[in-house]
Amino acid sequence: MVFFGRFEHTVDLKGRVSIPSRIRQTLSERYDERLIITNNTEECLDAYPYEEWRKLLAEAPSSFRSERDREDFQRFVVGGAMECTIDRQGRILIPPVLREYAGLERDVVFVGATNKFEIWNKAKWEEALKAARERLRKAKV
Amino acid sequence: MVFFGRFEHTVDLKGRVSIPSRIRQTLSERYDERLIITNNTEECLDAYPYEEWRKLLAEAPSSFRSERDREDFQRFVVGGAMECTIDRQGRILIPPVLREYAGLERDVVFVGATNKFEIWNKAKWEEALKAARERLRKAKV
DNA sequence: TTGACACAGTGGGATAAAGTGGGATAAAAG
DNA sequence: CTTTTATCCCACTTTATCCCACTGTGTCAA
Repeated sequence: MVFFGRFEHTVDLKGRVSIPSRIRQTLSERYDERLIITNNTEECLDAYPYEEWRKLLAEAPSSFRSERDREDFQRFVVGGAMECTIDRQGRILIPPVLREYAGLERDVVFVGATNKFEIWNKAKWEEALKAARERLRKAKV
Repeated sequence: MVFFGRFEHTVDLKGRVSIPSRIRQTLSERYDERLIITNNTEECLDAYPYEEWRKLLAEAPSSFRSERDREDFQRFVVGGAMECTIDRQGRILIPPVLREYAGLERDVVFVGATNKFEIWNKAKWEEALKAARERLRKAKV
């Protein structure tokens, strides 16, 4: 397991946000400084170390079952992807289009997810977590 | 059986709590010092020795019946997981996001559960215990 | 019975690290 | 050429971590 854990941070007026230090540590130990950020279908953002992004691009085509799938992936995932660099304070500037897509205004949540991490608007995250919890509880019965 | 028993402790103003010495003993005899703490769907926390956590991650995928299951597990369990180190006083600092999720303010209960142990808000624990007792009694009829 | 000791749990100060805000400069866009 | 946006750097605040100390309980021997 690589990325895990949950961290609450805030986006400042310039659109910058600190990457949690645990995540930065993982990045510097196992990857290089390049970070690719793109849309996730759940109204949040996915952040991939460059190496994981490369793997995703290589493996994705095998799951396409139609030309439509391929096109959707191209437009939504590839088209949404931006490379972000981490500054000396450990922050990234989230590109306006992505910030807007995920509704990142002030309170955001970083969520580790193995080979990537997600960036959520806090309110949206809380809903998603609650929904996930309820589905998991029901599955126990 | 590895972890068992129930222990009542208190969280201090800095969010720290002592690990019961019986549990610490078990940890030092059978595992290493790494402890992974994460969300449990019952509004409490699960604490796994690293080795047990690793097994959980390896075995979980076999129970996924959909991409949704996998995502819920990722977000709820992996996304909630934090590695905590035990300090020289035998305490851990429970990360704020987890403390908040489980409502851990002052009185907490540690409950041994074989390959992991749970950490509960005391009031919630008492309710859960009562509910468990009633279900067990009904099951006899 | 009682005092010495060991150990578990708790509280709090000092220091280090992480996160945040804002001004100054550089680059890009209109 | 002006205005906006991005980048760099400094400074402040908050949080985490380390270390020391106090308290209560149980054990053992005098």
